[in-house]
Amino acid sequence: MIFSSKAEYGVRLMIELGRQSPEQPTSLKAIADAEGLPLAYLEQVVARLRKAGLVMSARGAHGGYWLARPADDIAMHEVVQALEGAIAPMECFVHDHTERVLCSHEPDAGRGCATKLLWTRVQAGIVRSLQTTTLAELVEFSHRTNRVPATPAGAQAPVVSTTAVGAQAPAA
Amino acid sequence: MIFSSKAEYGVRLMIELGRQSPEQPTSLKAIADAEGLPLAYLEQVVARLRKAGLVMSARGAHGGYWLARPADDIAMHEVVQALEGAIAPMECFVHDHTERVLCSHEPDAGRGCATKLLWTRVQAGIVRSLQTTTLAELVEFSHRTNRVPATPAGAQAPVVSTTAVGAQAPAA
DNA sequence: GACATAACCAACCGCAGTGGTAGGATATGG
DNA sequence: CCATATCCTACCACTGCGGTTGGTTATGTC
Repeated sequence: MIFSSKAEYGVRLMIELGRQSPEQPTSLKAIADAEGLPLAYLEQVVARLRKAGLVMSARGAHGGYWLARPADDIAMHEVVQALEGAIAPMECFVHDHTERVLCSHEPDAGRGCATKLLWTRVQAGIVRSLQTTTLAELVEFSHRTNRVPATPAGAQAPVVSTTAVGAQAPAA
Repeated sequence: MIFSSKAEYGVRLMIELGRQSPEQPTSLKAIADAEGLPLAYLEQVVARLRKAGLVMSARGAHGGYWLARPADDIAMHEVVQALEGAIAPMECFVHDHTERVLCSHEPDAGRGCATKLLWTRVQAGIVRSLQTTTLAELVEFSHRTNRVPATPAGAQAPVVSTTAVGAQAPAA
């Protein structure tokens, strides 16, 4: 797995906040109830978003959270990074020195180590996809799809899921 | 961390095999010594590559491993998938049904869930970067950067990368 | 001022996966 | 027969993840 549930919960939380008007704060409990997530755990998640300056908060009765900036000014890269830390495909990307034999990568950005060239490309692919998606986009998407369709949505689209990427090698 | 050390070790192993001539098999021990990796653990790693049909093997004395196909015909996506399993940004991508409350994603390829839209894009970014990189590219890269001066004249290099491999075999 | 609400904070804990070891069984060349 | 080397299974210490517990502060309302 690439991202932990912190990212899933945190992104959902941000989308929820994006759906609300920024005038009045939304309590965590409301979000936890709406999404069916454990409140106490959400507290830890939202703490990361707050420390990253992505949401603001008000304590006390009728307190809660709201977006620090308009949703179309928030790239998902910021959100995911606040929740998961820096995007590192491989161990040596986070401690790129002082590491044991696992990694002989030199801190020269891909030169000198063929595997680091690969991981650098992977990282770039991830970051680009996260940079080019804004929170507003996801909020707008959730508006379209969350309205209960009275019309019978054509259940099976011709474009089938891409979730199974290729064939699974490890069989029996 | 996105990828575990299995991926790092496995990719290095594949690069090593790509550097060798495919006529004669290379023993795991030679690779383990060259890269400074635990032999017993490498066995588990290479087993995955073998089961995926990426390398072939010969048992017994003078046995070893070699690439099943030419290096320019092996996309790194195949290698990484054999080592790490399917690329799944989020839990629900691997068990996209029968899952608990964590994920309310419906199996409809991104429709109905804004977060899944995001994860699908991330997955696509990763897969694209892995698909467009071939093993031959990494092998060629390692040739350029790992080129050890054939003349031992100025052989005073203090800490030459531990990835200095094949050139270190005049003893045989 | 009491009280409910709700953000904030710091431990703690079970569980599963990672990284690696141990010890062998099997096949092959000399 | 023996050294080499693949192949296979079980085992284990450690870490991080997902989550809970139990508070403390701060703030609106009655």
